Amino acid sequence: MELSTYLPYLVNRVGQRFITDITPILNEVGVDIQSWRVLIALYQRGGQPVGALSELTSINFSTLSRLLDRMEMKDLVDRRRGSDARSFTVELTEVGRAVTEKILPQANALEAAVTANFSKAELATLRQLLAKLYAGLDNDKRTCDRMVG
Amino acid sequence: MELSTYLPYLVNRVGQRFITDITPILNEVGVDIQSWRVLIALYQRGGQPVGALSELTSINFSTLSRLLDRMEMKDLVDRRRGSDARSFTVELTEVGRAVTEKILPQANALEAAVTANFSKAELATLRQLLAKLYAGLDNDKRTCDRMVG
DNA sequence: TAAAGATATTTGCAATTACAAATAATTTTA
DNA sequence: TAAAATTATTTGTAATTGCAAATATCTTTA
Repeated sequence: MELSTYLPYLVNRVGQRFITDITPILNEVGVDIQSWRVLIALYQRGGQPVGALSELTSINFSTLSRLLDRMEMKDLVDRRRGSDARSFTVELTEVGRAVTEKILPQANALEAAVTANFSKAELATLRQLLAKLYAGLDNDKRTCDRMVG
Repeated sequence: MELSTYLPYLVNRVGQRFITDITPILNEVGVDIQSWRVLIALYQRGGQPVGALSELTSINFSTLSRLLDRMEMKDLVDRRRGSDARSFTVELTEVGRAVTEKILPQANALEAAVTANFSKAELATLRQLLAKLYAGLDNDKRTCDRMVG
């Protein structure tokens, strides 16, 4: 195994760099990276129960619960009881939507800059392969669960 | 912008899943994900000053400094002064090497399982595109630095 | 060659994080 | 239909995190 071809290494490095690059943009409006993940997820997919939002953002359950407390205090989101009274539906507030729409063009510009020397085909391939990789991880997870359970 | 095609989203999701999947393997030998990053980096690249190791693992400087304290207490690594007395060279101990070699086959098996339905060509393409993406982020970073500085 | 400036790393501190246990509400089972 | 099992979320707690300031060592400059 060579470090520079090890997929978790390659992915982590790119992921961390995305964070480093977007952070100053987020700081300008007083938002952190985790909150940003929640904001785009809700903006794109609409109100979600906490569990679904955790899945969607890859943020740990209890971490998310407390993150939502903070976001609620800043009036970025609100929680309202769902039809099933165990679950809450988390939604963007007006403020949350406005903040998201303020960040979004800059985030898009960043992605455009980063992928400037990618062809359309390359970009499509990259996205497709990342999705396939995720699916493979999913299979693997199920395999593990079967072995344990 | 659609969430499921947003690169930071795709990358973060895969990265988090890698962490989730390797964690139980690491727990068996009492190692956490950040320590594992340090272990493979040192195993593959040999002794490094803290700064270079931070770059190599994408772990924040001060976080790494304290992580190394803990790893040193567990006798996984040691720090010795470099030729330049400001810097320390961090190296694997015998124990560190042994632990790494214990984890490595399982990590390899995991990667093999995850990429089972990738062709050789697809894998090569994925690695190459991730490297190219990182390079793009690098360019972008330099652009930002220029704008600020 | 002493002072000023750079470089490498550590530490103070306040905040975030994740595991596991607790709470709250619903569904199943006997 | 009451007890047991399941599902959704929160909270206790101890540990990790990252920013900014501090320390410690070199390097340059006047």
